[in-house]
Amino acid sequence: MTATTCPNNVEKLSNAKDERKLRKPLIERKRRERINNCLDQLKETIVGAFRLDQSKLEKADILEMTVKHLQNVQSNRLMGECNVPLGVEAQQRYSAGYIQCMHEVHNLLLTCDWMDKTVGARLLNHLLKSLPRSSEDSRRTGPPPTLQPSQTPVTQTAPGAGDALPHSSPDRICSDRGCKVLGGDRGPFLSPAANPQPPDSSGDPSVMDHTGTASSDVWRPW
DNA sequence: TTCGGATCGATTATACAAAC
DNA sequence: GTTTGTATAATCGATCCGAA
Repeated sequence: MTATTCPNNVEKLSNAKDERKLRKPLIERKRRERINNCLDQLKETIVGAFRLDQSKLEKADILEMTVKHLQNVQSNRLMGECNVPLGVEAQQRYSAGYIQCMHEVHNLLLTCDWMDKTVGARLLNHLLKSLPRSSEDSRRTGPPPTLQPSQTPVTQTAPGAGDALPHSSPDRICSDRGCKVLGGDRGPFLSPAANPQPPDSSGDPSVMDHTGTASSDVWRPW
């Protein structure tokens, strides 16, 4: 290396460094674009699977829902191996929606001071008797209980309904709210005091049971 | 071992919505 | 209208890792 070439080399070196310096933001931006593109693809998949409002999903939600979705896929695959008929899940989903409607009716009745409590109890009893139940539940638990006018129906869980759903079905997540899972909040219509059942010990603690009772993770609406 | 590209983590800037 | 909180993008230094 000669004294005359040295400055050129230094210049080339610094140019190369400068070039890298200039290129780095672009590379970094490309990288972020790749990440965001993949997140968008995931979002489309998740929105389709959970039928959620696309505009209300942030990146962390997308990742969370993706994890849930993959867990669902895995569990569904396992259920398929156990020869669970496909109609069962649809039946369970219907039951879950029915129960949620019952709770809504009950909440409405609570706000109607002018309503005769006997009439309200009769209505809820009727709904309870008409509760769609799987044949397996019927065999196991017998007929649904009858409410007395003085009882608070919402504290009662429909028989067989607590385990009526697979713990991580995408449709159930969708029907529960159109909401997402996060720790700390409470379900849409039941307070812990109003629903003193023990937490579901048989399944995934991160999934809420159909009554809206949260275990560790809770669906929050938005 | 050195170099260069890729990636990560921390920090800052910006935009936006909700609460007041 | 202002403040506050949150999400996202951008930037930058540090680190990792494969190729020469």
